[in-house]
Amino acid sequence: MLDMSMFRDHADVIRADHDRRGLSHDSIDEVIRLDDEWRRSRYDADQLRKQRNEAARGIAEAKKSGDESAANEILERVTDIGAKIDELSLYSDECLSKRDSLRMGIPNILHDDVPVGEDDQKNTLLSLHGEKSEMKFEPRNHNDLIELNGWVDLSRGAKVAGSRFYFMQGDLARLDMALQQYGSDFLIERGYTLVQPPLMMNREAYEGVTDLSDFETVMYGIKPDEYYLIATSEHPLTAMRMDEIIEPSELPIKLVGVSPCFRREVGAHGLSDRGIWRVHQFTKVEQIVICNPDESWDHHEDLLTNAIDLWDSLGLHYRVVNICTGDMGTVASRKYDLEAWLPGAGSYKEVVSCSNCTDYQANRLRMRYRTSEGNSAVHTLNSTAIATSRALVAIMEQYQNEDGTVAVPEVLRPYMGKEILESL
RNA sequence: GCCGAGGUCGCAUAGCCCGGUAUUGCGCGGGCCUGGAAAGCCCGUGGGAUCUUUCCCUCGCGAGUUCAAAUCUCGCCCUCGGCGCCA
Repeated sequence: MLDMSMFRDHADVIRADHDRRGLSHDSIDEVIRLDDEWRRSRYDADQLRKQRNEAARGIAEAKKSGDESAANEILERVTDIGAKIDELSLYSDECLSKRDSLRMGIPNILHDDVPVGEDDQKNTLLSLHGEKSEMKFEPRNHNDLIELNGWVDLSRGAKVAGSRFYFMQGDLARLDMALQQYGSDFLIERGYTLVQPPLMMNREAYEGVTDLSDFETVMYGIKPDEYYLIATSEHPLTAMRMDEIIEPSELPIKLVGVSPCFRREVGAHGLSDRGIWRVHQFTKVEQIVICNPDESWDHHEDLLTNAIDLWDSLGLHYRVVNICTGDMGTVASRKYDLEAWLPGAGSYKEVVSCSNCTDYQANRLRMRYRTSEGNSAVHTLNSTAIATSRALVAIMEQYQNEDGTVAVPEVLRPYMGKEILESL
């Protein structure tokens, strides 16, 4: 959520941002109008409250000195003031809540270097890492590999839960655990604190970290309790300091979260999504930074560097892209993706997403740090380290052999105790 | 789940019984003092509006009673202690 001062003093910046995104200015104008209306009615109500408080003080004074008639006289003058205040307050509260629910839907201001474009076709290539391995055979896609080796039981997953649920078993399940262990060790080594978050969050905390439309398309709601299963540990880890004022000496806060992630994936269909590429539940190792606003762009580069070093160490071929305006979403100001090469699919596909959300989440979460000029919003950043299901797909497709076996990446062998994954 | 005690400004604390301007300490920031510092002293330290001077809101959340609620009443949430259940 953008700070109100942006709308009052720099509305031109928001308008220019909407132009880059191809959005109309209607909701900006409406926020400004409602703000104006709120301030006006709020001021009027405050003046009435002032009268009421003065009268209340007068009554207290009169009663203290035993002058009942003076007290009654004041009382008579202000009998209907309460009703007037209620009426005005109701209106101003309405303006305020309309203003803010509209404001929640207005996206973050994009960084200047975000390329303009309608969809992911316009994302720009930043760098290439590793090399396409020479395969003297027709590479299988991961869906064929899991079937051939018996590592994933999709049909029984569908039976006991639903489509896109699965049982992962044998050496692939072990490799999943090895990736979690390796990924978190890698970041602990770099000064991140390992955190296991709650896997459900309440509505208020959740609204602080995500786009409202995600409640319909992404998150599972838990009834009868008003809980939501987390779609990523980014959400609880970022919301962790909600409603807090953080001492500057505590910054930057660097966390590595490991958790299952739950996603409804409403509207996602198609052949390209077979197997475990797009599923309702997977495990993810996530990096989080909460920092001073002056440092967030440096931390953004650091998060990307961590992801790059980690994926390089796995010996995988991938590319880094700069996400364009149309592919950006509401919360991030700038986002890099890592896209791994999938020989079986013959394409690069998203495995890591690295975002600087600037003060957008912090404003919603009322998450501030102390400065000599008062309290001001921190910046929040997040980046995938390893989403295990997708890393597994990349490993299976890039490390596959002609006979359908799959080699274990060098750095994971100590965790696995073997060089080749065994089939079931 | 049951019983009991609690939730007050960054932290700690007073006020609640008996309704009438949110107390004090610590921490932090600024100033005075000093060759410099410590100590000491003074001011500031939740959010918002504003005609720049003042005002309004804020005592876990919500509703009610009242001219007036941190204070009284009701409901809910959370924390701590005890009991029960339990990996």
